[in-house]
Amino acid sequence: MITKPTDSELEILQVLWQEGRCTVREVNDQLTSQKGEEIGYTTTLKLMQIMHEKGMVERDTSSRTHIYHALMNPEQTRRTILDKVIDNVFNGSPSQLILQALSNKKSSKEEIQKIRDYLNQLDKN
Amino acid sequence: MITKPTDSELEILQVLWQEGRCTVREVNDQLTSQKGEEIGYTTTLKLMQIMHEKGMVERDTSSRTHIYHALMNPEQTRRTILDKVIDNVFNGSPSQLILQALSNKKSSKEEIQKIRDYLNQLDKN
DNA sequence: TTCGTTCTACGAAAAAGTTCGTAGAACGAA
DNA sequence: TTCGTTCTACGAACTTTTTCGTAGAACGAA
Repeated sequence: MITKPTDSELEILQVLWQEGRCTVREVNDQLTSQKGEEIGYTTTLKLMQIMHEKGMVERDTSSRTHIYHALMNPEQTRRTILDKVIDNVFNGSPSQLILQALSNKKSSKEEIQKIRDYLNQLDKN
Repeated sequence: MITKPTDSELEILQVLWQEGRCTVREVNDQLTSQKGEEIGYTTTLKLMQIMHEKGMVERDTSSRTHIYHALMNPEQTRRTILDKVIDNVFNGSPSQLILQALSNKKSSKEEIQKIRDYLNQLDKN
């Protein structure tokens, strides 16, 4: 069962992927500071409870303050989302997306080198 | 005001970008054949009417069958969506997205060459 | 022990997005 | 002209997603 996370769920997953194990409070604080606006604590709590129902996260309830961690794998989730964007927005052409991404934001020299390395490796096959 | 299109709206925009000028019927036919399942004609009609209200499309109502075309620019829309994906899913790192995209689907030789050309051009600056 | 704070659970309202039925006008072939 | 088809407009039901209020248990400092 691979459910596609909603936008809000994705924001929470991001935090969990980055931090590893978090309380609701920690996630809420991070979201709040990210967005620069106060988010109701129970809003985040509810979302994380729903994510638990859906099997996206696991939690340790042994102490009063529950501790959550992501069950969804970031690579796979990213891949799924990216495939969808490629299909929906870039007419199924990954290179169109890549060219767009290159022109959008500056990548560092090392990052560009990584990309070039990858391309070279592709050529050998 | 640049509103982010919903998933359904994006599907319709895709058709309009590709075809240029379309009737509701044409869009509906294309969506139906794309998805392989019947979509109610009035569903598509309603969506396109809403898009018109939002200013995403314009329409020629001079004859009974209205003819629609997109007002949103595909490049800009793609850029906006991509930025969001990069921020939300790839921790703001475009190259991470690019590497992922490269490994997801096969790109043709010419496409890869285009990407390499672009990288070379970046180097010169 | 008492009181203010922090936590979870739960329900439900609010908001956003999607789908469709119905009505009436316009059309065109018989 | 008549009848079946196709079109738009509109409203409403429905689904999904998001937000938050309230209640009650647990906690900890005074």
